Amino acid sequence: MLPATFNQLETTELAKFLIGKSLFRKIEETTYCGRIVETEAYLPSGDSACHAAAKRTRRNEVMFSSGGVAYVYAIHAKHCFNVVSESEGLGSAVLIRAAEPTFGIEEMKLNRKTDSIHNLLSGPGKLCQAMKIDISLNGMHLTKRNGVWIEDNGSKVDASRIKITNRIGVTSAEELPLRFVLANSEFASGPKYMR
DNA sequence: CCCCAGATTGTCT
DNA sequence: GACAATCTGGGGA
Repeated sequence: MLPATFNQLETTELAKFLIGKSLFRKIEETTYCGRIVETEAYLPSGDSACHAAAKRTRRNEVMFSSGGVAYVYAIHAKHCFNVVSESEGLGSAVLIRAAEPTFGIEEMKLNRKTDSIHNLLSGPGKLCQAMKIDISLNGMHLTKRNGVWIEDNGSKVDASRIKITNRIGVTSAEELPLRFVLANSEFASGPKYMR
């Protein structure tokens, strides 16, 4: 499991820290797993693209929790999965955008209605559909092997292998270089986006 | 209620 | 590369 202190990292540090970690999801005796290859940081201040930037609402409430819980929201009729960062009351999170499928691959293919391993977890909405992540997981703690959690498999990703680009899809807000991608990963979102 | 933007994706040219 | 489908939450009346 991740150390209990991982949630105390600053948001951009957490976004980089999560690259290479394993995201697990267990539902109805099926376990899914993917190695995270792409994240984005949404900062607690000075970031108009962050859902928590304006004020606390029913949707963004869990973003103000102490870090280490799931923030799941729906957009464009799809779900997105985030890890809440920093300390209580700030309002920030890291969006998990893509992962390399490592376990439960056949079930993910069924959930995504595709045979392509490159089309299972290569986008925030795809990842949630493949792993059956929905709003019911909002607010769940990620440090217990229960429903959804994150583990460190021990293989450390060197900072030099993480590529930084602008965030994707942020339209009516300031664009910032807060997207982190495992360099040259064939499992990142795209292929039109830089890897 | 009603309106509409949006941290997306699939399809078509 | 362009564009429409899809739907929930937030804000205004």
